[in-house]
Amino acid sequence: MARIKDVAKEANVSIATVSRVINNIPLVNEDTRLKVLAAIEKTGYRPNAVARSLKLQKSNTIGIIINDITRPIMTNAIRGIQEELSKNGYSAIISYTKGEKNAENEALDMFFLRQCDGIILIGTNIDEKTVSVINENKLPVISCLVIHDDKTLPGVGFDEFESSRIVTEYLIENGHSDIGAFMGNSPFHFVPPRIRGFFDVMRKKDLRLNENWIIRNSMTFNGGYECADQLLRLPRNFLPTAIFCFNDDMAVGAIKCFHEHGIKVPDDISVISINGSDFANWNMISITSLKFDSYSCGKRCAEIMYDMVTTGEIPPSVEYIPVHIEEGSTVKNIKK
Amino acid sequence: MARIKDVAKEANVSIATVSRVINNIPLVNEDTRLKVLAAIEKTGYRPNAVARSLKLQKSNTIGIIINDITRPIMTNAIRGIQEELSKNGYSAIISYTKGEKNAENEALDMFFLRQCDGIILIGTNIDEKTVSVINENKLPVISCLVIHDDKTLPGVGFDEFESSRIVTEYLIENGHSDIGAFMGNSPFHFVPPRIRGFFDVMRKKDLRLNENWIIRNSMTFNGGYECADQLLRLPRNFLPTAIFCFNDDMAVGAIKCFHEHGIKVPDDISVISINGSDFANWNMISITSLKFDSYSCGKRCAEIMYDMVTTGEIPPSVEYIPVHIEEGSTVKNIKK
DNA sequence: TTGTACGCGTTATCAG
DNA sequence: CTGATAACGCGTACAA
Repeated sequence: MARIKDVAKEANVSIATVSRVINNIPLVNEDTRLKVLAAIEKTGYRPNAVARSLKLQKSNTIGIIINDITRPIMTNAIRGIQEELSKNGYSAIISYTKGEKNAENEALDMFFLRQCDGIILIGTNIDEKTVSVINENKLPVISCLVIHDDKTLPGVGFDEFESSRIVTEYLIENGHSDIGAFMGNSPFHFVPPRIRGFFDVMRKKDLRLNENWIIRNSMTFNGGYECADQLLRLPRNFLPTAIFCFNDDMAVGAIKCFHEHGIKVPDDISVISINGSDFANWNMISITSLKFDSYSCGKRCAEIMYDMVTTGEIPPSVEYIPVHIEEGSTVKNIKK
Repeated sequence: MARIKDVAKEANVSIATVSRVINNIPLVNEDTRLKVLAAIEKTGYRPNAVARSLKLQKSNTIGIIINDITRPIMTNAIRGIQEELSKNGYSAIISYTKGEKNAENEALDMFFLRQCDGIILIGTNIDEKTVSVINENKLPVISCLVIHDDKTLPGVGFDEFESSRIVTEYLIENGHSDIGAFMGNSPFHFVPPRIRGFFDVMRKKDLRLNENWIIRNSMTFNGGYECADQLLRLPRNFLPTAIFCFNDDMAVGAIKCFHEHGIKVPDDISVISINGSDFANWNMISITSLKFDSYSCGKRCAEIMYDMVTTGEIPPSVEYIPVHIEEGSTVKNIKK
């Protein structure tokens, strides 16, 4: 690989001049500029990013911590981040941590060693200690998709509480009053506000909260399946008319279980979910769900991160992205 | 951030000694070793990976090019790669290229600038020119998931031809002889061998190939849906008894279309697919499909890459990972 | 066993 | 406008 020195020799100038040409510093004669350009072309020279990083104390690299890389919502966010970063000449170093503290710390350590200029957390559940570690190293951080409840961390995501309210109200608008919920039991930041949102609407509308209809389990396909299974132990005439699932996976699992028990969705029971990724539609029936654009969310995160690393300023707290209900065929209007 | 120099001063030794301690070079007195260790502890020193990279001409970084980051099969591979790499102190720089030549070239360029030690292509369709560019830069490359047909590139994947044969034979074993195929029309390396595998078995078993049953479309949910839609323009008594879909997405789309037209799977028509990711089961009915472990595939790729970067040797061509048919409930045994 | 000093490839400061 | 030259932080001959 040709070095700057080789170019200088080729062009009969000093390395300083070559450097000026490369970095578009205007104080250089047009003739010599062209000469240098030709030499660069001839030698096939490409500046060494590592050396540049060392000198500039800046790696143009952003560390990404993600704990579940397999969900479409996450990967779309990564996609948005990476595309936006690369526009500005930044690269993404990715680390999959499964939410394990240990792996998280190793990842952070690695990011510091590699002189990352900032850190993006995707859908992660990082605690205050970890955040303070990052802050000690004076690195900008931003959380993508998950907004920390205390808003202590800058982030781009959606308003969990409000979204949960929207979903619940949507069911009510469709004539439902006997509403159950399959809630996540994971210790994620976003679970509590979703729970509060649901309860908030139910109480304000004076609707009965039946504790048999509120079931917690893991936010997975199997979790949803088990919730439905548990619900179906109730006598058939004691079932709710609609179920609010905390995510797609649960909804799909629940629907499968209902189907196996001969309960028809949405004729016998309606189902709605949050987080509608594309595969909410990749089903024999499309799931009605609250959707948002996680690609844009990632993109916006990367934009803010770019601002942070270039200006050195921390933006004020939190940004919300819009959400909307995308109607599938799993919610029946039972208004008479 | 403390530098090696600070540690040296703190421990009253030279930076050379500190360096030796850090790198576990044995020629150092135990006493001074402890002294240095204490100084490292006290100063909170962490070696600067950028400076080290510059000096050693080695970044401990692997570039990953992926063109579709949203499919579970891909993300599981990434997961395997990243976990394995980080075991050996390597990091993954990821670049999402959508299969666009332009983006690919930019990504490669970036990898060279950043002095990546190797490049892993995930499910990508890179051509010979691109490979030769990589080879010029003397970087080890390996292809993950997709084996190049001419085996010109080292890779870990599965035998497309053989897999396609297995799927077709499975249908035949289940009594099917009127078999259709929804094939991908994408210009991917893996499409032709799958086509050949299907034809190979059909011919050897002397089964009729009905051109109305062989439909090509994009390998997506919509593609599968459209294939089924097209098939259903045939009179009902001219339909095949089974369909071989080239991937899950197509299968799910096809099943949805069949369902909407009142055609029951598997009673009226059987469906099988290749590439069974988990969400083949996240459906009201589980799809019978040929599965393989893309996580291990990624992991194995990373292992080989590690060997390549440490030994400098290129391994002999291609490794196959095992595949198996995972039975769901979309194939009916119609043997009498 | 330890220390000195050079170089990895850049950028930036200062003279000229 | 251009050219030496000193950093950036580290590893390693070579010398002691």
